[in-house]
Amino acid sequence: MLYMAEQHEEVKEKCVQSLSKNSNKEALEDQRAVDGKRVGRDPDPRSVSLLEQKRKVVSSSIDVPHPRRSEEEVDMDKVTAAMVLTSLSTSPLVRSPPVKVSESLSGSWKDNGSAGLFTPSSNSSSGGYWSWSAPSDQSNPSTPSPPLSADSFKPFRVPSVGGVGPGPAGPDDPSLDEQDGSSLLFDEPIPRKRKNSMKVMFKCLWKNCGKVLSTAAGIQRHIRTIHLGRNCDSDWSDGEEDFYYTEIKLNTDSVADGLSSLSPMSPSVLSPPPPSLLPSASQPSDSHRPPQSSDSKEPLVGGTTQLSRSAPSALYLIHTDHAYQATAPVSIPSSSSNSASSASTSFTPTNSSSFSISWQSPPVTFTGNTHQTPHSVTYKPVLVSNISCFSYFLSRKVRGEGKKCRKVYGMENRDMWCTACRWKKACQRFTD
DNA sequence: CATGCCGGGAA
DNA sequence: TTCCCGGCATG
Repeated sequence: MLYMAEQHEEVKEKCVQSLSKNSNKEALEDQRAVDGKRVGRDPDPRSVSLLEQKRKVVSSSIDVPHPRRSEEEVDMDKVTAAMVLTSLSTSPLVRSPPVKVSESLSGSWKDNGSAGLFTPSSNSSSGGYWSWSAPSDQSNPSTPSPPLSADSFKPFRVPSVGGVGPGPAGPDDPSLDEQDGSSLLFDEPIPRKRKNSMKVMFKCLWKNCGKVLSTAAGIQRHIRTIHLGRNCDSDWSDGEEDFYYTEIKLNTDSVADGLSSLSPMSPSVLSPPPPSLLPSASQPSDSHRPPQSSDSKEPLVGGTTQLSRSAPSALYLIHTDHAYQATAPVSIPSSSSNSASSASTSFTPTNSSSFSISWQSPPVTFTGNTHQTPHSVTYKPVLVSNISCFSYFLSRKVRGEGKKCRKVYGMENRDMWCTACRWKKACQRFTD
């Protein structure tokens, strides 16, 4: 803890950065920002508020709204989902993290790790690697199990990374640890690993329809049947559909980013909340990807249950932004609570209550002054989003209550002050 | 405005 | 290192 104070400044920065990244959109800008930051960073915590606001406004680089959805679409989605999964499994390097496809795939990603693609730099704390690569907790890659939650989270958070962190985290608090590690990465920003993280999707350009599908065929079919009113059963196409959809490239990173930001870090404890976001991770292969697109909206608002399901892998559910805002709180991980549950798919609505509890409690624990008022949903995400932030707030010295030399002895007796006080440093004599 | 201190900088 | 101080944050 003490050292935290010392490094609190760093943490501060980190927080700011991470905060700034909470939005998907920003995720895109992330790298840029990061780069910029490396040169000149924004030390000012005050910016947080701005960032926060900004973040709210932002998001939705891609909308995936679609009111309607036919059964057919559903099927299609299934297919799509399958494809997506396939692709994911194929390129573990990029996807595995965020998606954490499944344990089954664990092998693949594991290999990855072993491959040492991202061997952490020797730099101790600052290892310029992605934490997600898991050097840290995956140190025992051999055992994917524990990680389950941890893993999932990791990948996600990676992107959010932003700062440099004080490496040391209380041994007792792994979450912090992880976080720090990841945060340090700075140097090897996301790009490195994710270069291939682009995912191609097809978005329907039809007015008021933002449907996004992962396959051209799918989108064409969608257009044909939904918009052109053609008989769906026939695959026949005159190619006209081509005019109504566009190919879009999604940066899975960004998505992950957004998610990551949400998902706090406690690896060990993803618990319920994550479900909403990470569920995909926790829920192995079967999570339905496709649906997500359509479901997307619902989740946003609230159905935790729904959320957990749809949100899963929604790689392109970018506007999960809002979603997570709401859910994020849940994700607060720190609490150990039901982390275990993450593994299972079951997040019944009933649990929702438990959720909130779990996530809330943590904050409560720490927040000295942070108000964990239920209504201030917006805050939570923020706080939660980055543990370091927590730590920051926690560690942040808020003017020692106790009187310090200056006050005790007064300016006139300055010579009686402890040296620290004389030097305008933290008082050593009357420590709080 | 008074305090407490961080981040820098000069000696 | 030691000693100071600008300047920010907080109350």
